[in-house]
This record gives sequence, structure tokens and C-alpha cells, in this order.
Amino acid sequence: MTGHAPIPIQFAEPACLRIGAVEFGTGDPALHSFRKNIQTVPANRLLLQDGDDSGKIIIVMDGWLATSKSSLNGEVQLIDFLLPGDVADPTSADGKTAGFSVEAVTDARVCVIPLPAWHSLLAASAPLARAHEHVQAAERSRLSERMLRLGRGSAEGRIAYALIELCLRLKPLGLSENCAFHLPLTQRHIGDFTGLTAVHVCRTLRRFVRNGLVETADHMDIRINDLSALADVAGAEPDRLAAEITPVPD
Amino acid sequence: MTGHAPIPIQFAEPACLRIGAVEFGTGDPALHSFRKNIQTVPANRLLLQDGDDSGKIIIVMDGWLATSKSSLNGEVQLIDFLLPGDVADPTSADGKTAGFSVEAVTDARVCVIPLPAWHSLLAASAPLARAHEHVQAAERSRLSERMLRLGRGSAEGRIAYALIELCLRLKPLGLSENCAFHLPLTQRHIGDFTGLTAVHVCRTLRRFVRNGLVETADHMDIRINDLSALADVAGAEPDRLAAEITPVPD
DNA sequence: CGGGTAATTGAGCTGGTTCAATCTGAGTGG
DNA sequence: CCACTCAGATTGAACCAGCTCAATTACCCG
Repeated sequence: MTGHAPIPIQFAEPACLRIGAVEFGTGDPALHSFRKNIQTVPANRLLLQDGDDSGKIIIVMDGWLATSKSSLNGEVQLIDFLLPGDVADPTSADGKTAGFSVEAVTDARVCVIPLPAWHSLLAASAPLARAHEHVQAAERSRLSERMLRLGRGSAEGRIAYALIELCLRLKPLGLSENCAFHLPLTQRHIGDFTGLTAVHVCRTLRRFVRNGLVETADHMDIRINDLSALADVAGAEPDRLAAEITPVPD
Repeated sequence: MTGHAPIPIQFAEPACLRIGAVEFGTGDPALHSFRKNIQTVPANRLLLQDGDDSGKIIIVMDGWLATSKSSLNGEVQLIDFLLPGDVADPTSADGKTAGFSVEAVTDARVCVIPLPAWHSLLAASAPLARAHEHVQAAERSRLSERMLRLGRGSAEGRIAYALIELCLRLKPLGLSENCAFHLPLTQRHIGDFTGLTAVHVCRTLRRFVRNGLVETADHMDIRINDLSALADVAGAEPDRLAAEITPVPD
């Protein structure tokens, strides 16, 4: 699991910290305390293990993270992907145990803040608290949508939904132009995300391509060719979905 | 969907409002503003529809609620059950649309608070904010656990987990004595909760009974006879699970 | 060139669904 | 008191979507 970084990590120096769609820190005294908590992590590194004592939150600055849980026999379920501006709060009801694992999918830069510090930051800055509220709300909505597909959707529906969700989330980050985007994922990731086998992900994706719903290049450069048809398969309305799962500026 | 109340609703007058494991309001000036927001709702009443403009949170005082989403073809996925002390915050990223439906499973009493009022209450009372934090953390952990089963678990695993989760959650409410408890649910509810057909829920429950894992009476009075065996089937550790999904006093 | 990971495709199997019949218990009206 | 109804539970039988196992290909990197 603890992988190697295939390419050297190089990120621009942070001018600010973004939470959802809102930027913080420029000229903010709080930024100073952030700076020393920033770390770069290589792809596939486990940041936090389900069940560990956690006591911190993780803010994604660059790259992709994923939260996950594993069954005893080693099967993995990805709970959510975390993109820049997202916040992972793994704390469960006891206030310390992590309720899921957090791992870097790509090389990433994160800001790790101990819970007490985080709570005082939230208490000190209403805009920060509001932005965090939006990010949490977006995640809640994503989880509900995904839970519906996991429980009631077909393989096609799950994968179609996943593609649309990721497309919509990448758009405000400037990573999805005209429904074309790159997923730094393997088919296994998509399988772990949708509760399917990698084999069946492959078959289903191929079928989408055959039917002209999507195009692929380089295996993970995706272009959604027929969004409304894909949305039908997913049982989703893209516009409403975007409003519900994408944090807004405020 | 808008059902009839089979029995008249009768609840004790509220002395206080409980959030998670913490009671508020006795002598608290904020209680006064709560009181007028309390309402009783009959079983099967829809309190909020997925996609509606919401702008409020719902605190459960008595009875069971459920949050859910439905697919276009009418299949239902229950996202979570809400028990007394739980808080439903259906707001999604846009700050107003409800990301799921909320309905009363049994006759219930709830306290409905508009979001602005709720936010000022949270800002005014650190203990309230902390209690809410715990309730949210408990819900997050439950969702992750359930997502793992939905994506990767067998029917047996999902149902075993659901029984254990509900048993653990009912215990601190005084509704589960010695792993024996009543579920005010039909097998259809359990199916919608676990992403299975009611038929298969029935078969699986019968198998549990045949194998001595659980006993049932009156169809929905459940007794877990062999917790450790059931936990094995569920792939769960009851003690750790209880800590993660049950709000603590503080 | 060799080795390792990911994708692709085929073939057969199976857990859970669907459809359908029966059974049970509570409520209702006579 | 019984007949009727209706929702839920139970059980059987056939079916099928997605899984497993397995072989092949493509690609990257040393």
C-alpha cells in the first residue's frame, strides 16, 4: 500500500489556503499557523488508518486523496474522493478514533491541523466556518447520492454517476473542460469506488464507449460525449447535482 | 406515502432538548425559542422531500425518522435512521436544497429549527456545538460503515451489520436490553436500508434464526442470541463500533 | 529484453432478484 | 361471532447481472 512516487513532487508555493470555493490566508494571521502544517505526500501513501487515534483534520491543497474502509477479507470500499479545497474529518463519535482511512491517490499536498487548533480557527473566523460548512454539505450530498446508487443502482448506473460526479467536481477546479477530464485512477479505483470488480468496470466502460456515451484516451482521459444520455443512465440531473455537490463561493 | 396514524400520538411534555447524549434547555433561555418549534408527526409522514428548498434542521425528540433518496423508477434507499437526539441537516452545498428526504417511520416528535436560528444557537453555545459535532461524527461513521457493506458486503453481512448497529444505537436510549430490542420496521424498511429486496431480507433473517444467531418474536422483536457470531458475519467489532457510532456525554 | 502492472476479453457460476403462490394477523362491518 | 380485506411475511422456482477464474494484450520502466 505504501507506494513509491512515480514522479518527483513539485507544487507551486501556496499563497493561500482554499476551503471549498473560498480562499483564506492572504494577509490573515491564521495563515502563518497553517504554513508549518503543510506537507507533501507521494501517491498511494496512507495518511491515516481506519481505527487509529486521529485527532486532526486534513485539508487537500493539491492532488487527489481518497477516504476508504476495508472489510476483514481485504476488500476495499472508497467512501469519497477528496479534491483540492476538500477537508477530511475522520473523527468518529468518541472524538478520537478515525472512522475511515485516508490515502493519497496522486502525489498531493495537504495541510494537517490538530482538532483543537482547527476548532479554534473555526470559532475565530465565521467565513472559514461557513466555507467548511459548505464543504461538509457538499460531501453529505455526494455520499447520499452514492449510497443510493450503491444500494439500488446497476453497474451502469453507478459508473455513469461516478463519471458525472467527478466531471462536475473537476469543473470548478479548472480540470474539466467541456466534459473532458483526466482521472488519475485505475479501473480498480473506480471499482472500489462503485462497489464493483475492476473487470466489470472495464466491460461497462467499453460498453459506454461502444454506445457513444463517452470516449476514452490513454485509458483514463475521459470525454463525456452525450451527457444527457449518460445522466439518464445515472438517473441524475447534472444541473441540480452540480448545485448540490459543488461548494459555492458563498 | 402520507400515512395515517394507527394510534394516537401521546408523548410526555418535553423538559429539555437532547442532542446526542447531552441534554439542553433546563433553565436555558434558548429552550424557550425551541418550544414553539416542536411538532408531532404521524408515522409515514414525509417531513421534507429530496430537492425541496429546506433551510432548516430537524431534531428528533421521540420516535424514529429515516432519511432517504429515491431513484427515478421509484426504488428507495434509506440513508440513515434518526433516533431521539439525532439531528437531520439535509442542506446540500448550495445552502438551501435538501439532499435527501426525511420521513417519520413511527409517530414522532421533532423540533424544527430554521438554519439561521440554528447557526446562532450553535455560535452562542459551545456545549451545544460540541454535542452537535458528536452527533454528526457518529452519523459520518455510520455512513462509512454502511457504505462499506453496501459496496462490498453480502446480504448476510449487510443485515447482520444493520441489526448490530441498531442494537448498539438503541442501547443508550434504554430501548435495547441485553441485545433484545424492538424494531418499528417492516422487512421492506430493512431492505431499503440494506439495498436488498424484502424477500431476501426475509430469507436471510430466517437463516439467522435457523442458525441460532438471532431470535424473533412478533416479527420485529429481535434478540441477538450470539453476538460474536453475528459480528463475525457482519465483519464488525461491537465494542469499537459502539464507540464510533454512539454519541458520548462529552 | 525482461518483469510487472493495468486493461481487455471469454466462459461459466452464483447470490440475489423477480414473479408468484400461500399464509398470517389485525381491522372492519354486519 | 364470522366473513372480508389488506398489508406484511414466508416460501418456491426460474432467471440474470455481476462475479470468478483464466488467458491475452498493452504499456511502462530498468
